Amino acid sequence: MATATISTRQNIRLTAQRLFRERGYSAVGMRELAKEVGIEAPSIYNHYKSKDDLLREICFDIADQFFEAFKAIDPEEKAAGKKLRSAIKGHIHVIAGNLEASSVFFNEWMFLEEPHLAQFKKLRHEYELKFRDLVDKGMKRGDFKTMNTKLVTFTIFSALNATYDLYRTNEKLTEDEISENIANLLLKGLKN
Amino acid sequence: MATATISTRQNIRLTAQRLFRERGYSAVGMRELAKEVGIEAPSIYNHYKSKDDLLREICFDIADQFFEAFKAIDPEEKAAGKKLRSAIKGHIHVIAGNLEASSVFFNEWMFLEEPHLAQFKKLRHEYELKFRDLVDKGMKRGDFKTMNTKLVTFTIFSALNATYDLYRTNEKLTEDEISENIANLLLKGLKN
DNA sequence: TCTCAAAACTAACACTTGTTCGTTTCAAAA
DNA sequence: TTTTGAAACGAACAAGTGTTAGTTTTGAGA
Repeated sequence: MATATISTRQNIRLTAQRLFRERGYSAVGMRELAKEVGIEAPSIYNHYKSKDDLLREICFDIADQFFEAFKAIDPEEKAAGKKLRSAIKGHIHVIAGNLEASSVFFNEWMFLEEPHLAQFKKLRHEYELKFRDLVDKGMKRGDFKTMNTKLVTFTIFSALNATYDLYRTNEKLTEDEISENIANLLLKGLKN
Repeated sequence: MATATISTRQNIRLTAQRLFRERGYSAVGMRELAKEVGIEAPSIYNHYKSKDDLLREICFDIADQFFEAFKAIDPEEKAAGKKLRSAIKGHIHVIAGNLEASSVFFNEWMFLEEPHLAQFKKLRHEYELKFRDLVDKGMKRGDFKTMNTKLVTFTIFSALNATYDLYRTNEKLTEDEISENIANLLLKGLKN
């Protein structure tokens, strides 16, 4: 029986993710976080430089995962529909595997302090451009109907990024069910 | 020239909407809010009972507007597509007319205190059911393809509710452009 | 001009915020 | 058994939290 002993650092991280998601970054105090972990507030500083440092680790870890998922898309695939479907599935897969952290990523990033805030926005924009490029190429190839690219990409992200709180209320849905349904709906909407 | 003189109460409300949206409810202090209005913090309490009271007014005002918009849908219309399109347009219209307040509605409602928090959730659920019913009827009529109703409704809301920050980055888009595009995309995706 | 209520003010309370300091505890390496 | 560095601790700081009490200012109606 492999009893996974969790380090205090991991414990802090996981608890922070949960609390930040449940109550919001600025509403969660270091004392409350510490209490939930089972230590005193100052002890947290043996593992993290600051509250912001904690938020930063959470947000940038998720950012990395999104980029990694995108890299896994087959570069040989030409059909825009299949390519976008793959990107959508990868994106949702990251969310599904990090429900709490991704919720923090989406809703609490604004509390990042400079210079990390600017860095975060840049990464986010880069990632959005990758999707927009997929949509754009699909339209130029004639696979997708020609529409306002920015607006379409925005709508796709809106649908994908909200999936994290789909698990909370609808536990019965599996990741595949969710991503299949959403991908089908969006791709059919895009089709030429 | 009708120089619209704004009451202090309105001023507080509008400033609160802006600050709550920009920085988050719990990160905005009463002193900061007061300063932005041009008064001292205790003076706010001549107009609002508490910070929560302010949030409550903002959130429930938007809730009312969503319900009002829904009422305006032609009850004689039978085609599910047209009906849903009308609901989508009404929903987006409320957001477009209340960019800051609706952002607070979507992102800060969790800070409402009981019993208003429970009341808010109830209203929100009722409203979601109205949309879900539209989707459901459309499927049963054969206008829409049969899919997981909850999931589909959720996806629609995700797309609609994110429009508030579409204006921030893409000022050139008009409300009609936005709602037409999103409605077209979603309705085509739903079609049988 | 006087009145009176609405709305502004200053001062303060009780508590919480993130964080630092200096010390003690602890567990593994020597 | 001694050493050593990591990690825990209690106490404290300076600043900020929402809010109340009591007082003064303000401006419209009588």
